[in-house]
Amino acid sequence: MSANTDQAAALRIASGRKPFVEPLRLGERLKQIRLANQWTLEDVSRRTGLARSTLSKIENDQISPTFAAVQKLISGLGIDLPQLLSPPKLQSRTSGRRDLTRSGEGQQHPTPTYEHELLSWQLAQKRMIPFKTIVRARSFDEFSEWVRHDGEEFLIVLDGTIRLYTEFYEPLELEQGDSIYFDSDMGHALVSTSIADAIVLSVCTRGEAN
Amino acid sequence: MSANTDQAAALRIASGRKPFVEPLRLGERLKQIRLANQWTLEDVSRRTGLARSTLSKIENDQISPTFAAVQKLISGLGIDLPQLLSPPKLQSRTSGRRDLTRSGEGQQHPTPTYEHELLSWQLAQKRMIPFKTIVRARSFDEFSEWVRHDGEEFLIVLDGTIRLYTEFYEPLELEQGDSIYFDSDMGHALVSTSIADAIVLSVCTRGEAN
DNA sequence: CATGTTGGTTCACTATAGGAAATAAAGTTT
DNA sequence: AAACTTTATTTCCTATAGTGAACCAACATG
Repeated sequence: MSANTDQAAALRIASGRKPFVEPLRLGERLKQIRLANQWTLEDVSRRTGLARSTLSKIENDQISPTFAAVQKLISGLGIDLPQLLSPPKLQSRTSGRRDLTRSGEGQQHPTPTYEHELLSWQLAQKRMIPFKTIVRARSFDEFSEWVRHDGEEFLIVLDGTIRLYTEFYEPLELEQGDSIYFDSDMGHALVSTSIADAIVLSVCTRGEAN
Repeated sequence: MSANTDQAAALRIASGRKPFVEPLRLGERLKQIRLANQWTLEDVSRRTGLARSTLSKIENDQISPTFAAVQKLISGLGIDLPQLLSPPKLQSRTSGRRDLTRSGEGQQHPTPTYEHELLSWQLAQKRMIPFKTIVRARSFDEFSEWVRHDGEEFLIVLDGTIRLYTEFYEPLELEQGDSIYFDSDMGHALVSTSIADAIVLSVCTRGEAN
């Protein structure tokens, strides 16, 4: 193996192209991802269909996974290749900030059917945007239009019950305590189905154009 | 992580939405690139160090190249993975996902003073990690250690009252509905000051976004 | 303690990827 | 048209990726 690759390298150099070696430690990266998600090898095995032993060896760089295996990995772990290949880079991060919002002291944004209350609105440069929404009772006339925005959204019902419409799926009835996470560029809309107003808490990611 | 719930989860995900697996024809794509550059198999062999025969078989999808081989290919051909994987096709942006968690159906992580319930835990590769925490009543003995993790955290009190300690600042008393946003690499800790258990909802960013 | 249980590694084996050389199928040259 | 030349495919063999089972911690539980 080493003799051959050496030769190959020599040839590549001779042909005028730099070897351009990837210093990538695939296994290590993979392990990072697995641990970040609190997954055990068994979990990953179930998700990908690869044997525990195989996964172990891949993580320890004892074998070079087949491309088919890599595909199973990226599909099973829900990542994409660029992500897999580029180790997490540090970013210049601001730190040590905090911003308190007392109940009801958020920034109010009333609209006909909703009342949005922006939380932690004094802090700029956040990665998440949290807000509370009051959905007017019995607002189940046709919603006018899908809401869409880049990124992801997490939503939990604090009070009342709502119906969440999302593009591509059937509507969902959500009651107090139910929560949902979705890609928010997928159209979505909210109506209240309870007698009283419904209250939901949402957190959106901010797009990465910074 | 219980095997059963995990499996059920996998099933639910699978049934809720098509697994976005790439049905990619790697060989074909590779051949396109080769021909576009007017390269012969021999040329590519010289550039990559892979045998002509191997290349032929890869192009005809008779074998699934090893990841090491793929790396030789991308380096030798001077392309990058995304390019290789996305022909004229749209970039594989994950989108259109959604993951419902009914009240109380999150992934439970009990600890002495807290009970964490991970929400939307079935969805991998999220930018945010939402979870509900029950802080045991009267847990105001000294907290053992600061909690720290990269990124930012949003927190809102759903029930009870808590005291939030943060490094560099004085502690804060938070009551139902109060919320706070802070850089979570700053040490922080939570104790309950109410008679009943306190419930808080937290959302953390995950590190390493672009 | 012994006795699971759980997460990870190692082992022995099978399946398959990768390489050298033979083969096929073109196009060139004479 | 036969004798080369050039390029892709196939063959046969070796190296190695992938698997299930055994093995080994570390932790719980009786």
